[in-house]
Amino acid sequence: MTTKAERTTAYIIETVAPIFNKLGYIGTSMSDLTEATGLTKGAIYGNFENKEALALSAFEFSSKKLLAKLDEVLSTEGSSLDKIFALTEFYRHYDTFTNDLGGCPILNTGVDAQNNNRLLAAASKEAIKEIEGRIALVLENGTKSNELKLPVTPLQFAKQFYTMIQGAIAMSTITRDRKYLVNTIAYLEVLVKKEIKK
Amino acid sequence: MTTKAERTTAYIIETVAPIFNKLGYIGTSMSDLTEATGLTKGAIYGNFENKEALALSAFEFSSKKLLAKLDEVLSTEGSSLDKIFALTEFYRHYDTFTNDLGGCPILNTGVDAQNNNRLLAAASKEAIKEIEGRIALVLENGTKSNELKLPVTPLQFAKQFYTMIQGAIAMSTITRDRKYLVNTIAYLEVLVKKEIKK
DNA sequence: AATCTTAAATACCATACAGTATATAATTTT
DNA sequence: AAAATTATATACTGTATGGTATTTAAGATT
Repeated sequence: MTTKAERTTAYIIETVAPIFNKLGYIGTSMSDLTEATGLTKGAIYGNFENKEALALSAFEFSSKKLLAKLDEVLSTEGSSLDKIFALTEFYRHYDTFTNDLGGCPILNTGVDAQNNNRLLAAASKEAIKEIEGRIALVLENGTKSNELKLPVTPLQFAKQFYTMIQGAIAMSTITRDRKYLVNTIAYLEVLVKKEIKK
Repeated sequence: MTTKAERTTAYIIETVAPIFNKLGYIGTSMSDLTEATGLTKGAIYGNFENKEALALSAFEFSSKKLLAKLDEVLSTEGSSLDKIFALTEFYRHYDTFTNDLGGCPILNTGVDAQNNNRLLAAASKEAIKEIEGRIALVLENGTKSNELKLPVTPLQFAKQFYTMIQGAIAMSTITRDRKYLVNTIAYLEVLVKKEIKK
């Protein structure tokens, strides 16, 4: 069974995560958090050492949620190509998925924390590495099973692939126009069919 | 001749722009600005109505600098293809160009201001539109002169093109690894040669 | 050079900030 | 159920925040 404190800690993290993601580390005040959680500073500081530790836990929560979803998507039954298309399908609607998270945690935290918080900046960098690794693994398996033929190494292709997706995420975030997402994914799907399908 | 006030106003803007770009709108404090400029709050508030107006002027300064550079790059003598390659060459070293600006103003401000400042968010959105328009114009001329053959409209291609670049900027910003920039540009150049060169 | 005008420095607001010591309330454990 | 423990609320730090009224200094005009 979970103790009371563990439950409050979890409750705080999940409530606070989208706020940090939206407003940024410095842009989020403790009063934003007490207001959102309905708890007092005493409660929050009883569960977290300071604002930074809380922000870090919140980011880890969001990025883990994203990674878990990616694992789910990439564990789609079928060929490597099926998995890749499950991935593009996921990212086509990434905006709705990240709505609950307060936007894309990688992009928001990665950019926001860049010059404001070392730990958060490092964490978002690490999250990117994880995602690239997941994609690369699928590509690698596809190559080994003679299903795919890549022009570069799996990791390199994964990086290029994810860079394009992140571009679409950035553009649709900034302009608030999901067409960037839709069109980029459409382009990526054509690319996959043309370039790596054996 | 320029008056004293005009010169200080200009001095404040150019000094302050990279700071806002790095630290974000909320992350930048007035004391950051007095420290950097060597001026007092009295001087700054004498030249700008408030923090928001100053941040907006600072962003306009940075984005204009970027747009002016793009105009310069795209006015390269030669064919439309020459101009496009001048553009890719510029973005290959975009990180050094934006170093003085405190990073990519479009990405930084666009993401930072998204949930913190309406005016800045609108301004970065507008800047994207401007850039896309500039690229589209070159593509359009290339099509009209029968030099290029696009699979989609010039604006649509420009949007896709810039989305990929912005992805590379985002990734290299977050990971502090310029390889994303270099590799994406290399990929784009291949793409241009294959897809739109008639 | 003296006067007028403008610009910048100083000193000050009220408020919001992250964080803490202590008191009170709610859980666990016995 | 009582005692011991733990978790949350309250009340309070000191400092930093954006912004302003006023004083001083610098420029421009005659």
